Amino acid sequence: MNRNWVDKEEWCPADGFRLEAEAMDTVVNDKNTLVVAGPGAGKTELLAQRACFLLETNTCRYPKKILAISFKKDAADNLRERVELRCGKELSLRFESKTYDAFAKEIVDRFKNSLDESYRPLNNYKIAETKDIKRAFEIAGLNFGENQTEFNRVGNILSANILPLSTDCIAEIFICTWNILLKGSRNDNFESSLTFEMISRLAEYLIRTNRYIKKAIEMTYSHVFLDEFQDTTSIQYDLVKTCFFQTGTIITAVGDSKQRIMLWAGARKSIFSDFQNDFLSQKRTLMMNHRSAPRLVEIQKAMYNSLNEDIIDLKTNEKWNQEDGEAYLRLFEDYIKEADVLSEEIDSLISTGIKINEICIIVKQMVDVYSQEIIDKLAQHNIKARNEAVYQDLLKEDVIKILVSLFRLASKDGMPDDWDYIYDILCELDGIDESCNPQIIKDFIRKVELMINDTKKKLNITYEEQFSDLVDYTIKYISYEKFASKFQQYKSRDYFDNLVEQFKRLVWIEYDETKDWIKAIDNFEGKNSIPIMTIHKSKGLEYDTIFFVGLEDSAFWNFKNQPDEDRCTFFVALSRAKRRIDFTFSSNRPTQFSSIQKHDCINEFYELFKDTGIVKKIEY
DNA sequence: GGTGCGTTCCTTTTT
DNA sequence: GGAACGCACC
Repeated sequence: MNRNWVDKEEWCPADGFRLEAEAMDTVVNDKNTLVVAGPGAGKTELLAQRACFLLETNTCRYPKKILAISFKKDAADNLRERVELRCGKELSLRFESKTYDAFAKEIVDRFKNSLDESYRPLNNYKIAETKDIKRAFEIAGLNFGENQTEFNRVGNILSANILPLSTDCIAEIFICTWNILLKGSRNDNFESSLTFEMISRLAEYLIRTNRYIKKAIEMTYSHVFLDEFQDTTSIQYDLVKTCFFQTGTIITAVGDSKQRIMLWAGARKSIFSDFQNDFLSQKRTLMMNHRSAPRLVEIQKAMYNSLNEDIIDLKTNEKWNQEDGEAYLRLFEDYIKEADVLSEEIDSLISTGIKINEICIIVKQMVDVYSQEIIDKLAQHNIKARNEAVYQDLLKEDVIKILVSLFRLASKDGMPDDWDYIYDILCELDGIDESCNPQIIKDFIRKVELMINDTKKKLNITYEEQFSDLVDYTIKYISYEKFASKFQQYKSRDYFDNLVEQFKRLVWIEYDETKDWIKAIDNFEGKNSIPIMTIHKSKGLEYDTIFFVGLEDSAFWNFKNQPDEDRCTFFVALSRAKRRIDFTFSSNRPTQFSSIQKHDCINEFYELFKDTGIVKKIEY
């Protein structure tokens, strides 16, 4: 490799970023590290800068690589893009950013022939859905009927143990079910189907029992990043530990115990201390909150005590004045009045120049119940607001990203980002790279341009069916088979077709309303609407102003059972806001629970507001 | 048709 | 946690 590496002492953060001392030390040091970083501390940026340091100084020695593992696909994509932006395409080829499930599945798919026959899945195994697991249990002789709770309980046991399974640690029925899922059952017309948990267990087993594979992984990755570490499950931790325990690979784990809101979904409670003990890691605490205004940070700090967290002297970004930050608690008699007031507040925010997608409405649960009236009232002010969940899921899909970019290219000239993206992805799908004959590349570009031009000509549309045909034409041009071979998940034609159908339907709604393709695509992407989502979906995001609707007992129905986790959940909502946050309570709300609301159980949040003296209480 | 009992719903990601 | 629903029973 012909390249001048940067001297370690001379390296400085890319793009003029200034890092606080603890962050800078984390970026350049060579020890296993647990980074405790609160909201807005710049976790992604820290990891991106560390990747740049390791690659640019050749500390991650060529041709070794960095492995970054996240939970969600968009988080993994985001980090990869950030690193590419900071240190360029060439170096970032040695930065692999992927999800736990992708990492595990790649190992299983690549090495499954090394598994013992008894644990080797069939070549054409599929990803098991809930009904497949139920069916497998049935074939093994256990029937749940409609009892969901019992199924959840039993289903969790299925992958609770490391392989190989024996009757010493697990009942016979589970071993039998594993076998049915691994091998399918011809008599029962049941295909080989694996859950992601099973795939992780298989990957871990492969690495633990095959020293060549273990060595290969160890040799490939000199450095590993673990994102959102507080949410790591035991299955995921077992995999990481088997790969890198007592090896030369250096791990940087980044997380925040104050944002631990996935315990109910199986996150491992002792993960921070386990990691520190197993990997003899040092611990670093970041002191910056770049996101929130000083007065909002004061409220966040006031929660540290109830979150069992040491008070630290948090620093805010210098772009803020000390008196910046607003917080309101609005108490209503009924939800109609609440919707009136909120829509007027939002209207006046927008008229002061706050961008519409810098405002977010957050609820604890059941987006539609808590937000329908507000959506209707906002519509009367000509402001769009929408349940973001379905769009979040769609927009992270590669086929949707491709369609969005293609239609934007067809509707408007001079969209270089879209062109770069489409060119890269279509090259990949067509197996074209720089090593190809220049004429082939030239022809390829010409062909793509022709297709886009062709689409452009066909955009003059009156009926939904014409749009549907046009989308089909685009998919056909690329070819479904190419999608399916590049993206595993599209091997299920139903899944793929369903995504395309949703794209057609939702984009058409927008076009029908605006008669403008650019606006329709922008609207589809959410550039002109207020997103509404649950706290869990909002994790990792930030907005100028947050409206938290429904600070009520029935939204926190599980508070008595899991007060610590719900405090964290509240903290996550609170810490999404950059400049302003409004909480609302309504005595009257049409939920499936009680229609008369109280806040007795979560009074500590109301006390907290009072104690800080920052939150302005308004009764209507 | 009243009663009592049990169940359901409510926060999630991943190829 | 707590309303709402289905069901068996008298």
